[in-house]
Amino acid sequence: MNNTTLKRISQILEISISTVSRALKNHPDISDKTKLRVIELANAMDYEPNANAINLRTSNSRLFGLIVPGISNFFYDSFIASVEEESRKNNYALMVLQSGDDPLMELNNLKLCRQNRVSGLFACISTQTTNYDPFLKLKDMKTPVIFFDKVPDNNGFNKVCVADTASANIAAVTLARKDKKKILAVFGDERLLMTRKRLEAFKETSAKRNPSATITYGFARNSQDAEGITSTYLAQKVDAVFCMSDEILTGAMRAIQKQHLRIPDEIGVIAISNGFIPRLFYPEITYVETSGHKLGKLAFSSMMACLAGSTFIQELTIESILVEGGSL
Amino acid sequence: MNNTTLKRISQILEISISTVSRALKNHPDISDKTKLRVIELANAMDYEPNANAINLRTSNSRLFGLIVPGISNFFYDSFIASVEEESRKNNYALMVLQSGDDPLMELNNLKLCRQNRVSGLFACISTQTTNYDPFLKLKDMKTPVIFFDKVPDNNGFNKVCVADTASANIAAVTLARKDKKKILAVFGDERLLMTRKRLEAFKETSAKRNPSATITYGFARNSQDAEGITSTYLAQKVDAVFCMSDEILTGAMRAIQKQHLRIPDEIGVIAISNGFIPRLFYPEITYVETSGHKLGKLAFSSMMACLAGSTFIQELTIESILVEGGSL
DNA sequence: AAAAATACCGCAAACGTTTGCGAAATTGTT
DNA sequence: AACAATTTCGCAAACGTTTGCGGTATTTTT
Repeated sequence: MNNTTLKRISQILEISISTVSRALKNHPDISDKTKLRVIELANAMDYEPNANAINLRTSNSRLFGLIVPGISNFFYDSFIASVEEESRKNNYALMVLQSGDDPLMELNNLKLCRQNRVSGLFACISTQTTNYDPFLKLKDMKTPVIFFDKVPDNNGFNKVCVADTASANIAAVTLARKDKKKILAVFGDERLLMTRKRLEAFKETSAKRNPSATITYGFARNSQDAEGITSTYLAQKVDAVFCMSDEILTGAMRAIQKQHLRIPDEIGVIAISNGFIPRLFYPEITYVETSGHKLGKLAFSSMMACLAGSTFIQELTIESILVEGGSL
Repeated sequence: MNNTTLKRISQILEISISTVSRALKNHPDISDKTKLRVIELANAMDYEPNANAINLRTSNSRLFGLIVPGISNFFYDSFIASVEEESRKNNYALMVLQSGDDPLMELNNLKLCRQNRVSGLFACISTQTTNYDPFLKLKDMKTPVIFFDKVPDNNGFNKVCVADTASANIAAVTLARKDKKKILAVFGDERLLMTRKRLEAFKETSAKRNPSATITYGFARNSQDAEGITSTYLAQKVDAVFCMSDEILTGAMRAIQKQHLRIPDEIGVIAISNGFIPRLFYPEITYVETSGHKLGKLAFSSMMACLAGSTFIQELTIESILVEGGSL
């Protein structure tokens, strides 16, 4: 522990603690002469204010909590990176907690956040979370909670999401535009609101804009699943495959490569992705961008708005854009 | 902020603060009857101890700091995930800070760690860090510092690393075993100790075990660089390409796919990697494993040893194993 | 030169805990 | 019934800050 405190400095300089405190904060009550003496000694003694004492006294931790299923993830890592960067720029620290997609762990993490009196919480709920009371408790304590990506169904929460509907629409429209008629569409876990939204939009838009197409739907809980599903349906002469997420895409690509299908001649590929995986291949995979980075910035600004006193509950989304690779 | 405190509970129950405190800690001095009353009320009032007050009083923050160039990274994300998991299991929280590979930001982050009185620090230094005094200050304050991945040259620090020498050796030996004679070896930033170690080992072992091979060396500062370098040298009929890291590998793979070279028939590929990227392709890329996950666990146990009082300075490495894909 | 204004600084309480020590109440021992 | 031992609890200080308020010096005003 750092042993130099205000008290120590005050004793050496034979002045009061309050004077030292004020001198270091450039308070007008203190003369330039003493300010100088204090600052000099403080530097020499490597003084660092004790954040815990400050937080206790001011009840402002300048610490954000962030709960996420897992850090090591195509999307979340860049989201976290973005939030961390913004936090740091605004003099906040970030406490990152993983739930492992386990509601119990999520509860534990929430408790930790409360104990640390976080100034705000960024939360991505687990697949099976249904009870939002613990989150409400935080809100009752005037601690803003910004949900991101995987968010509660109900209203009354601040949420930031990728535009599920819009991005699925774009994908469907693009497939229609490229005249794909036999499509395999692979989605994620159906329990997720995100999945249901993307599925519904994709279906609806395809029906409208690509009525003559026959679409096969698959649901995968992970990358392996996706590979299996893709392998199976690839046999029956598919035009193109749509992947709802990066995780799905990795599985689908493995299947495609295994069967030595040439992209885009023999099969087209389109995904919803943050762009990292698509660029790993040649031709690059065409994707509808969902940037974790952008989402992070949005979440952060939403947090700042809340902290500034806005009680307006909003559900924000980032716009989706099509990034054309050569895979369609 | 959570408004229920020990004082509040004590007032309602008309007992002293100390009794409440002890009751909640199951202290033997307190009767079962009062314990019950206290615990019940505490639960009803959603009491959560104020971590700041506890830290202040006990000067033990149960918070680790982690400084890393960037979270969004092939390797670091899994390292962080691993450290976070272990920390949580041991009732520590983790404060994650990005330096952006900028020494100045690194300093700022260090300051934050000191202000928050972290119980320990995991640090991956920036490429250009040469002054380790700020880290020494932490050590002087009896705060353990565990360097990981990118570590200082000098001795006297606790370090955990992937086995640079061993992994490069394995790669070189494997290339020899597969009888590759015209090799392109792409490395990263030469300023990094890691790069120099891998380079040296690769050179030396290749000379011994594969003396008849001609090896071209390339140095890339990023993925794009790697793609460029690979493209250039691919023209002159190369047997195989060795990639020092995942970042290099992604660039190299783009070049290879662009030129429509078939792996492994027309070109062999081997990399040092944590395994995620290699498995994205088919055939899967053969790689020498450097697991961020394992390294995280090692770093954590090293931290725990330090906290338990071990003053023994050690430089640990995780073993390297060859994971054969079909790319050689 | 007295009064008023200003510059500079210290006192003390408060934030929410933990913990050594002592005290009162209860029980057990002869 | 007197004493000792035990159970159960409260007092108060401490951790390192911040901050309202009041108090001396010093300077300015009249």
